Amino acid sequence: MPTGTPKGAATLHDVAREAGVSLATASRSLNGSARRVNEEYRSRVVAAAERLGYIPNFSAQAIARGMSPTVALVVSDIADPYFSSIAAGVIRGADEAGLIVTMAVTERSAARELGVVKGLRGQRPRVLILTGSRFLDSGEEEALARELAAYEETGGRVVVVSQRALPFDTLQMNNYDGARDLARALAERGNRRFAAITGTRSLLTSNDRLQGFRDGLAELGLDLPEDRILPAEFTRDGGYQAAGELLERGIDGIDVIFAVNDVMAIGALSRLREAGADIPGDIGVAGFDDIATARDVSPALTTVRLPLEEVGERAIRLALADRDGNEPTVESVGGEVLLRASTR
Amino acid sequence: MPTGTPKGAATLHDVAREAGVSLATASRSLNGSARRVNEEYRSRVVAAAERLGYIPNFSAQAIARGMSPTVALVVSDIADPYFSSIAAGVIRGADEAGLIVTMAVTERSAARELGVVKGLRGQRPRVLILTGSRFLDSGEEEALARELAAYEETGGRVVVVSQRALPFDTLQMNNYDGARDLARALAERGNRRFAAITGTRSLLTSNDRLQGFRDGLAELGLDLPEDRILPAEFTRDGGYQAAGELLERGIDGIDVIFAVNDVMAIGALSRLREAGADIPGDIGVAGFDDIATARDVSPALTTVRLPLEEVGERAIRLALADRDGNEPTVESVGGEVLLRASTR
DNA sequence: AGCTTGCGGGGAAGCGCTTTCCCACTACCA
DNA sequence: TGGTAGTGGGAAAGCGCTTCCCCGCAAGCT
Repeated sequence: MPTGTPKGAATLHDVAREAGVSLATASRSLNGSARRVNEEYRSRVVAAAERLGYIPNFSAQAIARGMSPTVALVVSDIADPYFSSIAAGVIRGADEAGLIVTMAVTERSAARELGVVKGLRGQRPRVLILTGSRFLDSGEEEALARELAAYEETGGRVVVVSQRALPFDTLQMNNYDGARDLARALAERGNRRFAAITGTRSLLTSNDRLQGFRDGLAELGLDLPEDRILPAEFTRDGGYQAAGELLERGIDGIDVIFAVNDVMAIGALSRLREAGADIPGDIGVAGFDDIATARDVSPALTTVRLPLEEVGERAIRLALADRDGNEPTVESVGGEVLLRASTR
Repeated sequence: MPTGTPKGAATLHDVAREAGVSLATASRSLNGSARRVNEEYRSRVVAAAERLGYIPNFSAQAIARGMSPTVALVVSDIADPYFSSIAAGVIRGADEAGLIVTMAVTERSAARELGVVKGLRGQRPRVLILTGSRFLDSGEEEALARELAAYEETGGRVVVVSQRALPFDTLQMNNYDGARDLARALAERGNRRFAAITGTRSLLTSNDRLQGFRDGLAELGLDLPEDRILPAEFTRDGGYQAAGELLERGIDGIDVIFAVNDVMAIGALSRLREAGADIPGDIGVAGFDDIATARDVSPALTTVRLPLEEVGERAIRLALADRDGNEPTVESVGGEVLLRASTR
């Protein structure tokens, strides 16, 4: 870079001057436009841009075009493999569509989620993707719905990944059916007595999975008694603790513990192992999601596979599709039972 | 929202009109300014903003202020727990500083990394954080350095997390020392014969860790022969495969396999277990990083703990600190050996 | 009373782009 | 040869903000 170069990046203006053309022509040459530009001019502009190291200012483009090329992704916790896998898919999909992704974290709090969405709106993203579990109706949930509606009103697209709980395009994880299938598979293998580790009662994902599991058992005449259901935090440590509680109460009467997600299941597994339990000999453990490490713990975790990364990509595709009609479209994401060594 | 409301979000202009003040006053009332505003006006503006659901347009602010309130984070693979933990820290730190984070993925390719950085520059982020392992000098690495220099020239700050390999502020993971300490700890416990699973030869992180490990052994008169070093992909599957190779060659003469990162170690662990090996009875496994699941595999993984989330926060802090002098500042991040059940 | 300060509102000039609109020019047709 | 259509360059009007600068006014001083 020549000495004395003024601070600040080269602007389109600089490029135009350098190339000896107008701003309009420079803009048209560099940043795709409907209008064609004489090849001679075009190459002069491109050369000038190259020479000056010109990089278009996205903010300026965003403001001039009235919409910024970004997708905002809201996750509960990016360090949780469930979300990081979805995020990987979202980023890949966004990349293919030429979009930038910005991320925000809710720490599983409905209040924070609302705040985060409000904040994100300042970016005027083209797409807003919500991935956390939805909550049972709360004040925040309603406020969120209003916020999102206002956002769509101004041209944005929202996609909810998890449950059909908000009136927007959604990728509905088939939590109920997956858990039901899992329960039946487990029962068919001869397991009879179950316990469950769930999230707090206000988490829809947790509720759906638990309900599916119980119904699956009920269909085969089996029961998951209320006092065998332990609510805990929706994290690895939550699972760990809940398993501890279970251990205190005694696990002799239990064949399999169903944790409503894999990270909890893995936490529980660790706790049980610490207590010297043989798995699945003394007691089995099953989870839900099939996060990457589910196969690497030992014994490998029985779970319900969700194509998380693919879900992320689909979310982008769904957001970018034209909407047909006024009804939000709901796509279902199927789960597949994976019986592994952590259960008999 | 009243019917007939024009499409598009409320602008500051609308707010000003609604409040019966000038644009300047509205701006000053809502978005922190040095100038004070009469309380009477201020509250009128705030009320009007509230009424209209006004949300400032970040792009417009960015362009008017000449800098956007964002930090760009470059990771190799967000689904990898190493990166997602760092990302969690970065997001937290950014959040505290009122910054938005946008993310891009390199898929561990130097070429893609260069492209990604170029693309990110369009956002004019305040901070650019590079987290992947650096590469041995390659054309891309030089081009990247130039790109980053140009970026700082225009007022941005770059922070490199990993190795002191580029002339910018960096958070230097103490890979060499950590691996050296690990080797010594392992040797002191009576392990004598080692093998290593590394990344490709061009990855600095991998090289440093390997070198540290070998030197640690050498200090105690032990050796890690060249033919016991298996380069593989820097992923779980890479570790899995490499362990397979090792298995084919026979593992009888090996006490411990050192994988240069935890995900590889966990892959290796899985492969060994599949082969029916007793760990650490037949052979031990050690990793590096202490990702969250390292303690949940069984046997729990011996490793070197890196405070990943904290590193993410520190990266932000470092970027936001005034630079003292012209020299890039280099902070060192220590590792702590964690001897767990996967080694004797 | 006359003067200087300081405070704070508002007009307007940007920030870096895109896009509309005007216009000159060429090509084609009858 | 006159007229029309089509092509493509450039001037300029925004996009939604921030901030400089001017100015009126009240307070403080001598």
